[in-house]
Amino acid sequence: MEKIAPTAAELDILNILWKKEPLTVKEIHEHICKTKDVGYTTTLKIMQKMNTKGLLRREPNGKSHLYFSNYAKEETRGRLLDRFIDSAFAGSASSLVMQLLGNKTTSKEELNEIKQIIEQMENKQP
Amino acid sequence: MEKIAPTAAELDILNILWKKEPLTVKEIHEHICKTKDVGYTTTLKIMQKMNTKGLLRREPNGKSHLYFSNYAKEETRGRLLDRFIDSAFAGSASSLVMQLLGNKTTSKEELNEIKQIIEQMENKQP
DNA sequence: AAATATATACGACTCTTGTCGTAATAGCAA
DNA sequence: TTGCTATTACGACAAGAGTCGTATATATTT
Repeated sequence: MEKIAPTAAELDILNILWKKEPLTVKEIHEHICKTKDVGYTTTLKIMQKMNTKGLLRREPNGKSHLYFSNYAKEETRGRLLDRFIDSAFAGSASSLVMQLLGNKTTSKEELNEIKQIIEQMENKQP
Repeated sequence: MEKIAPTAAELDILNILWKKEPLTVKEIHEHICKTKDVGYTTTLKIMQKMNTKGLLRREPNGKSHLYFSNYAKEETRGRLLDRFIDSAFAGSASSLVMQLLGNKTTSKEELNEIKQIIEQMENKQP
């Protein structure tokens, strides 16, 4: 199979695309440069590479292109998460959760959401 | 402050060191090459760079060196986790947990451990 | 049709990571 | 002391990521 391990810059683009698809390079770049000072051709080039790699596909649209993500958000994130747990948490998912719950930078809102998710799971299979 | 964002190869070394400290390059390398086919000088070089970067420190020990990790496991993992959530999960820790709980590759043992962790937290602050 | 603006294509360059070969050094053994 | 071996030090290299400048092509406007 494939590897599907997008880099940080590629994930910036994918996260935008997963919210609203398809988008042009221009539209993506307008999002990106809100938080990051980067040139238009940089975004373009990365998206072209992602297309070549198979991370994205595209369709002509007038004088520009519309880009679509080629892999579902869950699939990609799942794979990244596996890899991350292996390398950063020596393969222990529960260590990651402990870290997350003890992490001062995780907001209370996030913690509450997480608890709710767990409770829902408990209720589904008691 | 510092960045402290070890790479994959650096984390392989840190994960070994965090279990038992200090260790020599030789000892680390013996662990590493159980799972990865890599030359001795590669491990050495990475550890030397980590020392220069400040990720590790070392002490002379006979004709070799003893290496110590310079940052606590939790601190490093916390920082990596923050960064990972930002880039791979668009900043949403709860999305990560959902992904983790729905992930087919997460073992039942891990899932049970995670549930127990949650339950313990619930009991501490009801 | 020509000029202008917009988008893409392409190539180049820097930095970092991971890799290793080879050289130098230091301790031990004969 | 001389030679052997283990360890470190150093330099080099390929691959990939991210960056951008400039050239080409395409569409729109005048």
